[in-house]
Amino acid sequence: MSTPNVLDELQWRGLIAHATDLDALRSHLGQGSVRFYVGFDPTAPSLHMGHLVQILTARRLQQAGHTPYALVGGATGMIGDPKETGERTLNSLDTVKDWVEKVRGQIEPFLSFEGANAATMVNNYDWTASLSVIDFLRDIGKHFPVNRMLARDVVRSRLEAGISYTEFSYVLLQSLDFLNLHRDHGVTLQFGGSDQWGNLTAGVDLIRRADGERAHAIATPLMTRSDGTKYGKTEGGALWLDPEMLSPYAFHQFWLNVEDEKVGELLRVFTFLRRGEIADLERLTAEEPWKRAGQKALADEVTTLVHGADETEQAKAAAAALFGGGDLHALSTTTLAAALREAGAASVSREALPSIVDLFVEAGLAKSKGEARRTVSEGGAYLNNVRVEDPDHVPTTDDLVGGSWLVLRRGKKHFAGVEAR
RNA sequence: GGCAGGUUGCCCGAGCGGCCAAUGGGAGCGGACUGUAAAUCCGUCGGCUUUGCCUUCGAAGGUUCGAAUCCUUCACCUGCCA
Repeated sequence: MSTPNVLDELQWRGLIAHATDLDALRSHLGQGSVRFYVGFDPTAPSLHMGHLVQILTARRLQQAGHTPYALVGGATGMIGDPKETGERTLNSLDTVKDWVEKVRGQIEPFLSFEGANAATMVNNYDWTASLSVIDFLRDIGKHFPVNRMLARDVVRSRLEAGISYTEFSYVLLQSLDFLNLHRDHGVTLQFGGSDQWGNLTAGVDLIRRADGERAHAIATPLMTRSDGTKYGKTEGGALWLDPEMLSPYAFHQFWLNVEDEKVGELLRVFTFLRRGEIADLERLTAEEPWKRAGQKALADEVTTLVHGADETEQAKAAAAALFGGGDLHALSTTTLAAALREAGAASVSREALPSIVDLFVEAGLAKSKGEARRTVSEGGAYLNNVRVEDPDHVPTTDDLVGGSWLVLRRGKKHFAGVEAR
């Protein structure tokens, strides 16, 4: 799907929070396949929702005929991008190398490595590790006025609390990446999250100062809830893309629970549905919000992109079984067991079934017995969809659904299963 | 280097010898209302073998029947002076 100008598409999807020069960029993108890059620092063993915006944006640009360079920050990950809350803890080389491989593996499925505009994976460790300090300070450092570096928002916010020279220098490395990719591969566009804007423009400046050439930058917006707080948090933490860190079921549930006001925006950013389809879904969400057509489409689309169609079907089936409101005993054992494994399951001995409080802790629905006890006293604890009011209640083998399962629920929407063996 | 002030539970922030596991706000969690939404209201919010016990108020010592609260030393932060 080659659009006349992909920039219009990105703007319509709300993906451009800042850009260096929109008119110049538009004509640049209209003149053929532009080589662009986007970087990911390995700061955790998995990428999350925020990175997904970048990955999908890269895919959109590639689909429009442009050529992606996906960069993993083997070098920048060793240094750490300054953040407002404080100094980062340095990770060991082994850790960073491990995470680089994981991150790389998460990006690759989204891009095409074949054809005229095949994607390329690069690692900035390759050109940074052997760089001499003298060369770095003379060739790169000379182009960075410290007074300008001090004026950046992130740096300024850290001057009181303190910032190490290490983090202060981060922007030089990222700018060097852009310069190198520009020189060696003809890359002329970098994009990243809006919190990266300073780093993006620094790279554009460096290319101009060092080589006298023009480059472009785009910043995508930070995803926020309607109350302004950051998106992408679940009970367990970030919205990780790694199924080991966040089950496809939990991932699917996150999107399904998105607020009505945000459905349209999220559909534009996180799916490849076309304008007409999104317009229909927005209309349905406004007219019949209780049907949550937008949320369902969003959850299915994004989960399929990240985890595949099979996992999506299983997540949906699990949700249907658990939230169906029907009699649990009416479900087939296979369906029930699959649903509970999706939601999270533990196993106990059927010889001595633990009390409801212990079961909640065992199944991960409560962090401590105190919390489990509290949940019971608050009326938020359910066994097989029946509220339990006695924290010392001990289920019997008669309670086992399908012969071996106990269905636990906390509050309205947190399910877990316990298998009695 | 000198003087003054600070360091409290996930975050912000009270407390200034016993009634303190520690006021209040935010986040989180549960309930009501709903649509597995938002808003609102109510409750809850260190751990445990839970009418009690244990571990917390920057760190380590000390005074006292008893300390988050007093004293000493150390670490870090802030302000004023040099």
